[in-house]
Amino acid sequence: MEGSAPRRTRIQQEKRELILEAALEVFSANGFRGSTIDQIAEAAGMSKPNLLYYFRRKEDIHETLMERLLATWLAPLRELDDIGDPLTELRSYIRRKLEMARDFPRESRLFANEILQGAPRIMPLLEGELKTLVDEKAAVIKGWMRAGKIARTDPWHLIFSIWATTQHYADFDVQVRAVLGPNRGGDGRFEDAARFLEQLFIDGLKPKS
Amino acid sequence: MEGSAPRRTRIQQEKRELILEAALEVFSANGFRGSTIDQIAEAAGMSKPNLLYYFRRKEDIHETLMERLLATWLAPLRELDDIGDPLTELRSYIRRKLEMARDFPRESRLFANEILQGAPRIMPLLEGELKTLVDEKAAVIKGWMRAGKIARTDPWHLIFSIWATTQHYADFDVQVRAVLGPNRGGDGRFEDAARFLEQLFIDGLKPKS
DNA sequence: GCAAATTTTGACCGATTGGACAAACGTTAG
DNA sequence: CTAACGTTTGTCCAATCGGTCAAAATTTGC
Repeated sequence: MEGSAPRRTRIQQEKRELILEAALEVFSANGFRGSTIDQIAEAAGMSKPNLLYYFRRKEDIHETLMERLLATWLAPLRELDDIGDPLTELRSYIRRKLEMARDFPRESRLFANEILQGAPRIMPLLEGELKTLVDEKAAVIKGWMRAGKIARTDPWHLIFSIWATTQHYADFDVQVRAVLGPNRGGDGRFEDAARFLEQLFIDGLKPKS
Repeated sequence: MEGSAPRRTRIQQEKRELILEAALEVFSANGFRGSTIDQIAEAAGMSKPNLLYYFRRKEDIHETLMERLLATWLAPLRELDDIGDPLTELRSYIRRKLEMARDFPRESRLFANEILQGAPRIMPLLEGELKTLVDEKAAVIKGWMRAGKIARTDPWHLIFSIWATTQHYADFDVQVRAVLGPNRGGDGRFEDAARFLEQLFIDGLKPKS
């Protein structure tokens, strides 16, 4: 990827982390164009020129953030294992994805923002790394279907639906909370969602007897 | 809503429509802050001051667009009818929502953008009109469940899942196409999605015998 | 302790932005 | 024809933006 080792000092490492954390907060809330370097600098507790000493361009921050996040974001799907019990594997995949929506909503929104704008900065990753991974896992799921372990469907659209339903609770959080209201929209909403999604996907995928 | 009738000339009506169409294109692709009045003006084929003659502020365009779209956007849910056969009603609701994702992706992305940024401009609508409508339809669905017409689940999360899965094909279109590749990502992807979603939701909601 | 290297800051710059404004242009009714 | 009204444009402005730069402050290696 990069030509040579960056070779950073202790301060550089710390400050870069601080900036990336602040940038995640700001970018995920306002989008790339909607965020200013000043906002990020303030959130990171430093001046704008100081921030620009660590990242020379605004886009560099975004790029670094995206590269890092993609790995953790795809981790749950990577763990989907050919060897385990199909329904158990899918159940824990859905649960992990929902937990990520709950625990890392900013990361989810950052990606959603990027995709919504046409993924100008990560298109190669989608067509490369992501497609490869999904195709691979779709093949695994197809294998389960052929073996009669789960009902037959389209594995790709199954994966899309799991993404859509789980990430919905991060990306559309304000809408979910507004509709559920103060009572049902509290902390319990993720457990309700987990129960619902398990019923929807797992019961729906049990092989027809 | 508004104090008095706007009383517009023919030219005003036409040009306002032109601007709103252009603004939908630009806003949905770049978000509110990412879009400039110049871009909208150019897309509408007029100069910036000319555009500002019809809408005095950038936010007025966005606001008008949102108000108009919300009605059409919620129309499918409004049509969900207490009287019809439950599974048929739900099936056609899902189909209509998916058709909207296919035929009006810009509208979908405009809303997604707004919600992602925390819905600063339409929060009252979410907590008012939208919540009322969803609560009402959730009650209808609950009635069907009590009558044993469909399997028991959480109606609110069922609605969220239908929103999430269908709108995913508009909002995350570039990702869907990138993952499916040139062959399966063509025009047929919506029919594949329709088949999958019908199986997922309708089969999954059939009452347990 | 001190010199070199690193980090931080204030001042500044050109480009872009949303919007104001008056003058020019077009349209229409009497 | 013309006066009143509606429409369009060029010019301008203040604010904000991403980014530069040199000087000051600090840290680090010896």
